[in-house]
Amino acid sequence: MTQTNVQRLPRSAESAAEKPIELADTKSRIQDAAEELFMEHGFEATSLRLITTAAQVNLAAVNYHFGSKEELFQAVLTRRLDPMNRDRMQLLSNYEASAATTPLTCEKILAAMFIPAMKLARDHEKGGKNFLRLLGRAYADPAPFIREFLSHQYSEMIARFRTAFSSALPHIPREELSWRLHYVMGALSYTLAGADVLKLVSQYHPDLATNDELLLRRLAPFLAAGLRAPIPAEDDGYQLLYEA
Amino acid sequence: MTQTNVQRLPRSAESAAEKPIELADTKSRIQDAAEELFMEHGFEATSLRLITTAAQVNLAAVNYHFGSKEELFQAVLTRRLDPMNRDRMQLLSNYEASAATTPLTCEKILAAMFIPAMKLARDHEKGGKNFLRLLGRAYADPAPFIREFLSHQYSEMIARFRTAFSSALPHIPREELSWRLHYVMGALSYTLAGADVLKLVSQYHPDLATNDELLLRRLAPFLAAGLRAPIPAEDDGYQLLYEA
DNA sequence: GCTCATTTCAAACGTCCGTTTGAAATAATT
DNA sequence: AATTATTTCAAACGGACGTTTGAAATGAGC
Repeated sequence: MTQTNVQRLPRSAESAAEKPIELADTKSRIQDAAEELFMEHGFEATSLRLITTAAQVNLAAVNYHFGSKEELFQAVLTRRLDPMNRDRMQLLSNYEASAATTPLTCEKILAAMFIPAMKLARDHEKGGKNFLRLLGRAYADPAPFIREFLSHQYSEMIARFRTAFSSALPHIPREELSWRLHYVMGALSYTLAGADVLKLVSQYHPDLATNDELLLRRLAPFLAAGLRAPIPAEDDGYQLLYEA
Repeated sequence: MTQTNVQRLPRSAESAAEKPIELADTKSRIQDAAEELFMEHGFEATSLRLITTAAQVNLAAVNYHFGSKEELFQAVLTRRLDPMNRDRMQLLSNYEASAATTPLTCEKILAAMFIPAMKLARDHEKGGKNFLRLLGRAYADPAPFIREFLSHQYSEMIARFRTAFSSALPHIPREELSWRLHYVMGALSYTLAGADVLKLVSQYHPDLATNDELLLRRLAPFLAAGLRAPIPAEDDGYQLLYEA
């Protein structure tokens, strides 16, 4: 009831190393625990009691600091998604500046999408990889508040990259490009969302934590080749396939 | 308590057109309603009360006919997934038989994965498209019972197609092929899962119900080009991308 | 040290959940 | 028609859920 929107000051101006094993403040502890648990069980299946117990805070703390469970979920996503998408656009701008007037290659545009995501996965000891799984799951979540949140969160970045691809692939019609971008997002989020899905496709077990460069070196050629693929002619025989 | 495993006979040997607007039997009505509601809200967020109300059956009927909510979910998936994956393998065999000794093209193998899924989407007036969305969501669900179920349901089909691709692409190393199959599954399920996700990438609104052939004609060249893409050399400059 | 705003806490609120129960209704068998 | 097996039904079970509450604890400003 007395809660306000402005950010409150932390209770103590972090006196350096006063207690080495000092816990983070309540709000951060909640976010950290929530991120891990949401990713493990999904939004619906993760209870506030589970989160607050893991974070070692009182049950009411979530509603006090975030307002509701939904707002906590959005805060968890925003904390990492916002910087990632800003990084993606910044990196794309850097590439474009370096290339001067010549259009970028698809591989380079794909790298601008990929690298900030991998940086995010590497950044935080625990939260990193978990977060991308959480994100991959959120993509498929039918809850309206999640869909609206993501669509708003991504629209600017997607629009930016669409025009970049459009310049790189002038011979691909606009509608066709929309479809291909769709496939790119699908493959990308499957890869980033990681290990679980992969089991469906392969007993071979990849180590997502290994070399990011290696991962990009696999994914980018695949997607770039797809993006550049020639448009099939009318009589390429696809209609025959339905008869066998 | 008295429920047994064997299938019971229907109460009446369907006297043809006795009542034109006759309702289906309880078990089918539950499955139909469950399919639609699971797809709309997900597994966790769909309550048995919602399902049984929509199906116009008693709340206890789910536990009587299926045992539990989880078993109902598996039954809903199995009812359509099982025939689809059998169709996929059958179609692949037909293609292989037609081609005699020459290896199939990637496009044709992809068509064997794609066409039965589209047939499923077209089959049932209501359930079809909804089911593929439900399936796309299930792929990303972290619940162990769902993961185990899907992995078991798909393993045979995946193995069959892996060897087919392996023959079609003898120059692609085995490990690389595993990755690329992974991307294929990602793009495929994103496309089939359909409209919702697409909004993220495009304002353009596709109609999944239109021409399947058109859809295949878009997707197959993209994926086939990716599958065939040359493996990049060590010094292709990917490492430079991290520095800008 | 006192005041006042902020944060924490234990407890409870009302609601909805999946499942169980035992009796009533219906169908099948004899 | 009598008996048995199957299916439906209303009602209740115990438990978990997100959220609210009001008091206690803790901080900052004077």
